[in-house]
Amino acid sequence: MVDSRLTARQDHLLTALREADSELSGQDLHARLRHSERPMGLATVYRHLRQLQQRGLVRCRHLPSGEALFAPTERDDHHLTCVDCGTTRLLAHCPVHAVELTDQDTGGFQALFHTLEFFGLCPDCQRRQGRA
Amino acid sequence: MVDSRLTARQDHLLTALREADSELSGQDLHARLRHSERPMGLATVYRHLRQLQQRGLVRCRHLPSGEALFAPTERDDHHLTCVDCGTTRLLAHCPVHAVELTDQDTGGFQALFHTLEFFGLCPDCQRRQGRA
DNA sequence: ACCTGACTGAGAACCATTATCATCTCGGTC
DNA sequence: GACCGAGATGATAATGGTTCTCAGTCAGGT
Repeated sequence: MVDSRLTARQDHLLTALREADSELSGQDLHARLRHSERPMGLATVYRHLRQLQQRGLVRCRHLPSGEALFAPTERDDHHLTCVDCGTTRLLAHCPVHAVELTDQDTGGFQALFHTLEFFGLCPDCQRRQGRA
Repeated sequence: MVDSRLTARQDHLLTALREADSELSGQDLHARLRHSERPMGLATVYRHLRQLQQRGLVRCRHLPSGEALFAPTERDDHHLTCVDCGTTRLLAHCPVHAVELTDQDTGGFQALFHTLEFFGLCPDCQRRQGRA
């Protein structure tokens, strides 16, 4: 195992993410920290996000638009995303009570986190397509 | 509902995807069709991939590298991906027997497909980090 | 003070994806 | 058969999030 302590900057970033009411993109985080007592360059934000992810402290998911959204792993949220307009809706409760991998599945991998995402068409886009 | 028939080109694309032994990126598909009897421009590949996705015929997932991989939805595969090197490993069997959403969850969305992905550290990267 | 190694960030580079727009295709119509 | 219009197509440019580069900074040890 690598050194398990976080640097001050990493901790700062993780705290910002935990205090946010929702997932944030790398750009969001950069903008948020921009005016804090200790700004953080974009490159550093992404560097630390990856390191936090490798420690299993942060998870990320990708929107259809391509941007990545980050959240602390202890927050076990799942989403339903529209494949047309990209709207995402937070599910009220996790549809899988416990997701576990067998040793045979992991095959030596050290499992850190998972993402479960649903995709569909939102009411607006269904209507719009029905019209077209 | 929109017209449920596929155009010849869309069908061509979907067939290529179904015949592939694994997921393919947009670039992969373009390269594959490049030398077929009927090449398809990159723009058209992406256009049709999105349309197929909106019909629920194709699903896509994003690698940490940012590239999107496409697969037919009837293939119900899940993966374990290394957050460091990006290696992905196909799980032998689905760890969730049935994933269902309640009406309350969907809230008017027309659910099309889902993705369940696991992330961790592969044996090689664990070793490499231990050394570093 | 000096050295070393890790950390940082501005800006450039990268690259998958998307937008543009002129061209092509193919019905239906006269 | 010529014509027309709507949709489909693809070469190319543009976009934009993410990563890379590299010179500057900092901290700790000597």
